[in-house]
Amino acid sequence: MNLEEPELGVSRAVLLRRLRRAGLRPTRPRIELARLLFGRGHRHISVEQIQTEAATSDVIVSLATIYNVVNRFTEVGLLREVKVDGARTFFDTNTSAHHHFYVEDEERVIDVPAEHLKVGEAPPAPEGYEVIGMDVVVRLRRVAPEG
Amino acid sequence: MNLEEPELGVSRAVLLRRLRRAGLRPTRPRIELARLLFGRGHRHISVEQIQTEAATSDVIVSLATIYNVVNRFTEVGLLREVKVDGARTFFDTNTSAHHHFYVEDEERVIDVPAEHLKVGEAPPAPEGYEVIGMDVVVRLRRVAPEG
DNA sequence: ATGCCTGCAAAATATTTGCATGTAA
DNA sequence: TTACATGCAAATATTTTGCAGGCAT
Repeated sequence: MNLEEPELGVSRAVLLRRLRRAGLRPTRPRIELARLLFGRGHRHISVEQIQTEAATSDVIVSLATIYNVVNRFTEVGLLREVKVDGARTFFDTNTSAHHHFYVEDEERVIDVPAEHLKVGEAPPAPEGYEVIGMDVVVRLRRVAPEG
Repeated sequence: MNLEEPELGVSRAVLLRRLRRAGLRPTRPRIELARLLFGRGHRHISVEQIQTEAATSDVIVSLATIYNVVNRFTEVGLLREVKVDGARTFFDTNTSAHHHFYVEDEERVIDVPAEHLKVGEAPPAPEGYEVIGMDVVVRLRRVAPEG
């Protein structure tokens, strides 16, 4: 029935290995959420969206568990947290260094294409501090909607 | 008693003018909060901090009003919202284009010094969108605390 | 006078936590 | 078997909202 879903069929074994390599016990919720998250290329997703997708895909997990899982995944480097908004948090399955567009009215995150990644390096940290990361979020608005 | 507070003495008239120019009615809460926010140079401050300072300075305002005021100030360009954290929101009294350091463990925001502001321009927006702003937040950690 | 503003409490939202139960190693 | 994970509900935290009364123009 899901023949048109390219990578959702990542084998269970692959997911198990990936979780184990990250030092995580491959439990049912983790495996099923990993399939949702990593089964179809890079994604930007909120907990709310994960919850909806899980429900749609007959993946039974509590909200608290989704939070536990994505937070754990983030700790071990399987996900990257993207802070774009005071409210909702997004998680990015692409953990490599790159920047983001954020479409305000759609609450949607998009990657800045690699060609434009030249957005400089982090400025030198003040004395006594070290840089642990840089978040660049370019906020977008849909242009003049005909109205 | 407060002889060592350089600009806190911004005259009420100046504050009134500033609010009026921004199209805001100069009410007591707005005037008093404006004095806290703009009376001593550039600041990065959270609502919680404003609340504390207000209490300390005998400025009586409800929490809801603080939110109303900073949100209104932000709308009219008197403040700039800085989104550094999924949780708390910070407001910057320096509304010109510049970037920020965020010290994670201290929940503190610092300006990136002007010399290092070369952190590039925003990448071109995708078709159909326009750039409305760019937030660059460099996350810092205090370096190896002797322990 | 009129409309915008304030204060309070309650609501809405997002995320975390405590604890009993379940399960991977 | 033992430590770690899950599920549920309640707790926490932040911000917004509804509404009655107040104040600037």
